[in-house]
Amino acid sequence: MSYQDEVFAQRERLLLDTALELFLQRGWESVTVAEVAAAAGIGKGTVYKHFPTKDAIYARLALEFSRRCLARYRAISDVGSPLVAMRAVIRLAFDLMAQSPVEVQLCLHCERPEFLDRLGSDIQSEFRQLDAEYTEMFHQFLDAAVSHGELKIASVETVYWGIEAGFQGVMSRVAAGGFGPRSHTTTLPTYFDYVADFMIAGLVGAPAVGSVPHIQDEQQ
Amino acid sequence: MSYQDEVFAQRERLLLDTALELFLQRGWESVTVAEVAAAAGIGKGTVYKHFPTKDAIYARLALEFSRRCLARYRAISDVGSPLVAMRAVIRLAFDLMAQSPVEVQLCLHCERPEFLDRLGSDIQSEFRQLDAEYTEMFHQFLDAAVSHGELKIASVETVYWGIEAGFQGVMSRVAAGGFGPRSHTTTLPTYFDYVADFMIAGLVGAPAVGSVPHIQDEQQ
DNA sequence: GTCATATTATGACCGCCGGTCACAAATGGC
DNA sequence: GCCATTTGTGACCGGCGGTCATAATATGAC
Repeated sequence: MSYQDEVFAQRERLLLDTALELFLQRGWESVTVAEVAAAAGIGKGTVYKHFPTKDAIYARLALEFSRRCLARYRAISDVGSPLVAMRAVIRLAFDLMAQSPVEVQLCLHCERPEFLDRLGSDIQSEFRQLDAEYTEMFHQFLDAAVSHGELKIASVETVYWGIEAGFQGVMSRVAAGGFGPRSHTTTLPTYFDYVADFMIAGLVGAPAVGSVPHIQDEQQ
Repeated sequence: MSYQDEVFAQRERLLLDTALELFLQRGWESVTVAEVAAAAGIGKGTVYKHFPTKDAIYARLALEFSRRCLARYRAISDVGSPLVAMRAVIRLAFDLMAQSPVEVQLCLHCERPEFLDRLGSDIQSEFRQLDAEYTEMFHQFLDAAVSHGELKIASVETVYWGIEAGFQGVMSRVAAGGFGPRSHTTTLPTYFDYVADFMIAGLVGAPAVGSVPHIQDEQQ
């Protein structure tokens, strides 16, 4: 029984690796379950003994990537002062994304609520859990930076979402395949530095709230 | 001939409106071409006289939304100083997104290069054109802010991408249906204000480059 | 008004894909 | 070695996007 489980687990890994390999070669959208099964030397029906749905394969790969990244962040999150460490984590995140654009695409695909709703509640809670860990990590950074005197902001919440938005924005850009048809005046690494700097600048300059008067939007 | 063209154009509008209506009711993913045709009281084959592909319908709706937004931005872009106007535009953008999350989802869907590649080159260039107009608008804002003395930055390019990332990030969040399962400590409008303020703070505090030392990433 | 011709609309049809399931193959206890 | 049970399989299904021969309709000469 234990041996059988071993074989089963190995086959699951093989399936995931094969799927990711095919996603890299052709776009992940156009790869079919039958192709993955054939490439792994496995019958199509067997795939469904491991994953209830094709979407579940996407979800597993996205979760694994996201967790792998999180581990990397934690490994370096005690470097220097909170703000320095936070910038290092952000910058590392961008580099990791650039190395695996396909997985970033999968993550964005899996984040969508219509996608999540179709998944089993167990996988849903895995996503929620990971999301909570990310949220907590950045909140800890920000709290530490405040108590360290690096940041002088009224509330961490006012800047957290700016960070999150910048993060998501870079994910979108990487997933979209860099700069596409745009002017190639900028390379990906310098783009990363620009955005990372911008995020830090947004933190440091945060009390700017109110320094620029707000125009109230008067649409219907 | 002119009358026939009129009828044809009206039917196209009807198709687009009906499609969007269905996308709102059920998710846009699960709506089929046959359903749209039936809801519009039109044969399925006729749909393909107007649009070569289902994706082309997505593209048209995304383009229309994007253009409609751009017109709104331009209508208010001369309010106050460059930075004030820019914040107003950003804030209006967020509000418009919140009003039409489905269209934001479509925009994100259509931005993906694998999607664009499948489209006709004419529609591709429409997307490129719009993208260029957005880029130009924000560059003009930034240039004006610099020459107005509101911003003291070495190069507009160093902050542009930070703005763009924040923008994309909010699009992702709105498309993802607000805050989903997260703590509802924040409402959408205050979230918008947080991010808009953060972006302005990132601009104002921009010379912060170098103020926080960078940690070089030493992965493989 | 009528009929021949050109144009436009249609839904039966095709290929393909995700997912199922009756059956085949393999495993393991005796 | 034999049977019971578990595990693997690919033919099959429903439904989708997209096509096309044909039906329906508009056009225009007389």
